[in-house]
Amino acid sequence: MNILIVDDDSELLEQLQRGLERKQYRIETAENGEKALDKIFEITYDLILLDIMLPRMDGLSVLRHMRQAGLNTPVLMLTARGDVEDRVKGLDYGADDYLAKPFSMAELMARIRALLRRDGKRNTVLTAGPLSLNTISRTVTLDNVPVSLTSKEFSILEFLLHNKGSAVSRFNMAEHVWGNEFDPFSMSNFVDVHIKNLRKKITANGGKNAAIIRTIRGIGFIIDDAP
Amino acid sequence: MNILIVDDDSELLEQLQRGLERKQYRIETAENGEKALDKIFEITYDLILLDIMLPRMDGLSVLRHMRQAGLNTPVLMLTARGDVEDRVKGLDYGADDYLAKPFSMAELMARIRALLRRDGKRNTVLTAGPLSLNTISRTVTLDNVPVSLTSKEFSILEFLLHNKGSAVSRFNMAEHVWGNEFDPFSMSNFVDVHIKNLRKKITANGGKNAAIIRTIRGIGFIIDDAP
DNA sequence: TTCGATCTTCACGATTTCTTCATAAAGGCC
DNA sequence: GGCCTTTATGAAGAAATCGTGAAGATCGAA
Repeated sequence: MNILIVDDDSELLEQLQRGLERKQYRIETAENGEKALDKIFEITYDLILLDIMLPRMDGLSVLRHMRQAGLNTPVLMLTARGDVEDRVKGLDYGADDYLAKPFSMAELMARIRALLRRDGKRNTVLTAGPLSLNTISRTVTLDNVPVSLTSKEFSILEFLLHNKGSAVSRFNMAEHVWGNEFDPFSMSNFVDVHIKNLRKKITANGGKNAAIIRTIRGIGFIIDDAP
Repeated sequence: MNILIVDDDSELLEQLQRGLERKQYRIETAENGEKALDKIFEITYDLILLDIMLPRMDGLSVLRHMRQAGLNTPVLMLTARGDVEDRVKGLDYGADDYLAKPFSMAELMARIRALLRRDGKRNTVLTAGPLSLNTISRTVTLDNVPVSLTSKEFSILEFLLHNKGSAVSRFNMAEHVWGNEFDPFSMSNFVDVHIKNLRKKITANGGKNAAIIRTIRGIGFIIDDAP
């Protein structure tokens, strides 16, 4: 799960990042509205924590821009305690929930879980043939037998399943899984290596399940839509 | 998605091209109005980014010409900041949106998405007779039987189908499929070779489907519009 | 800090794909 | 039918891509 946190209070930012990373979320941050928007259009996030008060374009504008562009990523607004007006505006603009500062980490976690769990659109269980992946518990099973994946392997498989039926380029994959740590000019084949290891694991029981992840030469990989 | 970018600032052109290609768009460029118009009438684009200030025929004229000819490809105008007048004229002439320079990549992405989303879901499945090509999953079927194509073969077929009903020159084809790597002075017949292989593959089942791709002597190739 | 797991980098072989080239076939024009 | 231009084709060498094992780097928990 990729989460973008947008806040100009760098201390709070760090604190949130640490706390959420501990829960296995992939975190990226932005400390002003412009940078936030840049990132939002660049990478697909599963959730955005958006402070209202921001330098260089406030949170509401960011929200308006992204909704106008048709992005329906869930947004959790962070507002100062009294700002009833902003809060209402935010919900009007398409925010999904809000949280008044100061808040407890526990409260935040609860809201995040709720938003991520929500709408059946974001399915928590993704499948392909005998393969099943649960995004909440971060577990994978093959023919109902648990398979143990590393963090990167899991993210890659999750991304492929999330885009089941469409060819995914190495570039997109890297962008999504590695986020801003991804060096677009890297000549390494780290994606291929992870794919190899992933295939090995989902073929462990001897079947020919490696074919679940199909290579598209010159492009990347795909998990076919089940017929 | 095919996008044509028309701008005389070669630096900006390159920058936009790189950024958009990274997002899986297929980009072609033109640095003046005449060349732009040539291309627009030759090839079907999904979107055109059109600078107003251009040498050898300004953007507004280009726009007027193409609209007069009945082409309703979405056009996103790029204007200098102050040019309210041109902007209004542009919208009058049938531009779909405008963006004032200088703009951020994020903003541009947002507008592009909005425009492409607009006229309904873009067609991801292109067909011609028994032939069907899915641009998302990058698969091709002939009489519902999967056909395995190489990367170049796929791109060529996609391009032909995208321009179904109009003849496509070797030059345009090469320019589009090979992009920057295309050497306009090459004397090789690599396009013909790929066409040959392509025909062979879509004739595999014994039918006379090779005729789907028809040669136009002196020009190039065409896939006819279904009657 | 140490140790084990995970991640990244690298080099190489197997395979596929692309390009080039020579020649054959086909089309158009007189 | 000849003659010239354009297109089709087969084959071969060049280039690119993918999968893989293994070594080193990095991370994280004890």
